[in-house]
Formats: sequence, C-alpha cells, structure tokens
Amino acid sequence: MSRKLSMNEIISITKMRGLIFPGSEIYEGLANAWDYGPVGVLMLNNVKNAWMKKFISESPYNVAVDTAILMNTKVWEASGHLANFNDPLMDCKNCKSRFRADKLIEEDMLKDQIDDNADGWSNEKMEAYIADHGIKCPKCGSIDFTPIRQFNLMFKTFQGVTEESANTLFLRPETCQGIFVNFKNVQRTTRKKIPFGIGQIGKSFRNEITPGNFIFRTREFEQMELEFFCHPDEEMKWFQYWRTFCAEFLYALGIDRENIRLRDHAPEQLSHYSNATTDIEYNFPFGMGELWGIADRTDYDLKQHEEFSGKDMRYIDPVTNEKYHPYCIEPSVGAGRLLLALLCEGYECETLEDGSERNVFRVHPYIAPYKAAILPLTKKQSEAAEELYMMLAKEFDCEFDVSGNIGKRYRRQDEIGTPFCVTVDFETADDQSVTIRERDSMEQVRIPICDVAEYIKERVRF
RNA sequence: GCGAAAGUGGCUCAGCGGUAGAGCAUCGCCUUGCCAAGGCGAGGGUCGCGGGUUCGAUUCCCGUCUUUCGCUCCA
Repeated sequence: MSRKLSMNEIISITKMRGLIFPGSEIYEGLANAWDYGPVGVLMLNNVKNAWMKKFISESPYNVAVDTAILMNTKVWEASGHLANFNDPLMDCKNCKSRFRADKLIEEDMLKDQIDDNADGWSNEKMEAYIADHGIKCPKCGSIDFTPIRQFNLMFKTFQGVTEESANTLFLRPETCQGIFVNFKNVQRTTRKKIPFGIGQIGKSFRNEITPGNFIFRTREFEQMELEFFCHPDEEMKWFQYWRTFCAEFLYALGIDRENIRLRDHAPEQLSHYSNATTDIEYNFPFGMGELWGIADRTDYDLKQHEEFSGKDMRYIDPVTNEKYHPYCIEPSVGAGRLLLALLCEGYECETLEDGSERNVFRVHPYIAPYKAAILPLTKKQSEAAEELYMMLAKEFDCEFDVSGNIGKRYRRQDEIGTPFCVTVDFETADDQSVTIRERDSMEQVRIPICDVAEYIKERVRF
C-alpha cells in the first residue's frame, strides 16, 4: 500500500532534507525563488548529466555549447523579443481588470472595420486613441483607465557604470539565441554535416506575472535545449524523431506513461515562427503542466539573424553545393521542471506490513543524490565503515551516517532516494563482506567488500 | 489587482494582558546485532516587522510585509 505525497508534503521534505530551500528565506523570502541545497544540487546535476549523456555524449548528431547570458541587444531585436515580449498594460480603475492597450485598440478598429493595428505605436498615441474613441472597459463598461505601463517580460540591466539607455542589456529570456548566433562557428569548427544539433544547458530569465507552484514556474530557470538543424525537406521526419526521443527519455527515467501526455498544438495555436509544436505534459499534483516543448522553428531564427546582422547564415552542402537555410527542431525542457516531475513521480508514503509508514523517494538511481549510504551497524564498526566510505566516495556520491539506530538511518536514506545502504556489521571483520539493502524492495544481500563498488555502479547506470 | 485566512524553536501546532509550551526533529552519553525501540541529558524562540493602548503586549488596536487558498491576469 502506498500513496503519492502531496505538493506540500514534498516541499516540506525537500526543505527538511536539504534538497530545496525557499530563496532569501531569512529576509521573508523572494516570491518564486528557490535555492538548491547540498542534496538538491547533486540531484539537479544528475538531471543535467542525464540530459547531456543522452542528447549530447551518446548522440551521433549533437554537440554542446555554453553561451553568454548577456548578449548584444540586437539579438533580441532580431529574435522579436524586444517587440513581442513587451506588453503595454492598463488597468480599469473601476473593476480592476487589466488589459493590453494595443489589443483594446485593435478590437475597436475591428468594430469600425478599420484595417490597421497599433503595432509600434507610442504609449501616448495609444492613450490618445483610447480617449478619443471613448473605448470602454470590455468588462464593466466604464471609461476610467490607468496610464499605460510597459510590462517587459525581459529583465533589463545596464552595462557600464551609468544607467543610460545606450548601455541597456537584457538577461536572455531563452538560451537558444546563443546557439543561433553561433551556428556558423559551430558548424565550421566541428565540420558537422546537416543534420546535426547544438545543445545547451543554461539559465534564462523571464519576468513572469504568474506565480509558481513550487519550482514549476520561476523567474530564473534553467533550460536544457537542443537546436537540431536539418534540411527543410526533412523537417517532419526529424520533428517526429525528437518528439519520440524526448518521451522515451522520460520513460527511461522512470516516469509512468500514464502521467505523460503529448499534446500537439492546433495550427491556430502555433507561434508565428513555428510549423508544428508538441508539448510533453506531466500530470503534476496541480494538474497537467508543460514539461517539454518540441517546436519546429523552421528557418525563422537563422533568417532573422541574417537580416539583422547582414551575415550569411546559410549552410553549404559540401557534396551537392546546395546553399540553404536549415530548418530547426527545438526540444526544450526546464531542468527544474524535470526535477519537479521526478519528485512528484517518486515520492511516496508506503504503509509497511506492520502498519508503520515510511516515506520513500523512488527515483532512478542515476538521478539519486547519493548512490549509497555507508552505515556502521553500531558505533563499534565506525572505523571500518569510514574506510569503506572513503573507498566508495572515489567512485560515486556517498553518504556516511552513524547517528541513530540502523532502521532510522535506513528511513532517512529512503527519504532522499538513496538506492543502496551498505551496512558494516559484526561479521564484516571476519568475512570481509557487507550487507547491501535496497531502497525499493528493502531486501538485503551479502557482498564481499571488494565487489561493492562494482555492484553499485552496475545498478546506477542510465 | 480583489477577497479570505495565516505568520510562535528545524517541522506541525497549542497557549495567554504578567517577558513561552508540547510532540516530532537535532546533538551528547548509556543501550543497540538490520528497518523511525528504550533510558538520561542538552541546545535552540526578543512569538513576522513597525507603531499605539497599558504599570506591563506574544496576547488588544492600527499599519506594514510575507505566505497560502480562491478569483483575475498571463501563456
């Protein structure tokens, strides 16, 4: 008998066990900011390593980069973020509803059958239009709006010592632009032929209005993105390929197929640059939430950068000499989100045969923060256990714990997902063997000390 | 942004106009012979913050901040 833990229980355990702490906690916190603790950082790194392993190291197609968070502002002009990530918002003072000024104007124009839009208008111009045309609040009908306030989804900062607009920089809202601007560099230096991909793990920043659901949506987050470049004729083939590949990755990590849904966007839902998009959603405790977005970005980005930079972004096929803009398939997943999905999937409260309960984090051993905990049965075995710990710590992340009775220590390890507990007991000195207790089954095997490292390594592979 | 509720040790909470308690957790000693056992002991809180009333405020009042839950917004 077992039940999944609720989000609150997970937040509580992860805080108690040093996985995730609320950000800036001693100063009343900062909404939607979270810090990874000593245990959490191991797990987060393992999530990233798993992605690197499957999407880069083991891939015949892909290579990785790590590009700067701060980029030339022209990048964001080219990508469309300066124009599209910038919403002119105004509130109705009467009913407190919030609207986008440009949308109100466009609706009004539509009503009057004027074929125009408010793109590129200044705030003053939009405010004047709304006043002149007596546009009412669509909600309550009153005409009493606040002035327009710019709400930019990009975090702004300044380079240099003076805060002048000439020095304005933005924290990147997505990592992929660092890849697009380096497309030629990477292709030239790796001599990769199409199709090939460039992956990257890195932080992105979005000034979201929406609150978080724990680490689901944060303003600072880590993306694991692949930009896969292919011939335009093969876009659908590779879109399907990566769509399946990503789903299989999740299943391999132990996520139940029942909790995964692949949702294909309807044509009218697609972004302006996309021919096809699939969201891989996970059944979080708060509902289905997007985990992985797989987008066919066409040749939009390379063409935009070609236009804004004046540099030729085409690929030259060395065999046919065909010159073209490759299409790009982008599977993008949040490291924190994936980790949250694994927490939600793995944390269970299990009722044992004797009626007692244990919290256990059933996670793929590769992701588990510690692969093994080295436990002396009593303090008499401390020295021998410590020796074993020093030996195993060279091979993988281990923990050493002497305090409390053995059962208590097993439970502590269960709560952070340690797959193996290695117990040094009274017989160890005589038979040079130890007991290995497995997390999920709670079963024990006797293994010679010299085989322990190999035994565990074999079982934590991904 | 609106409404509601809540802020007391690491966690869950109790309490009361006279400067704080429990359980769990942590640490130490004893015990320990494989799944949160037991005994003894210890540490840890200016009761979110600011102001007011009062001889005295964790308790009453006002403000403020934060969090949670709804709605709204965003996508």
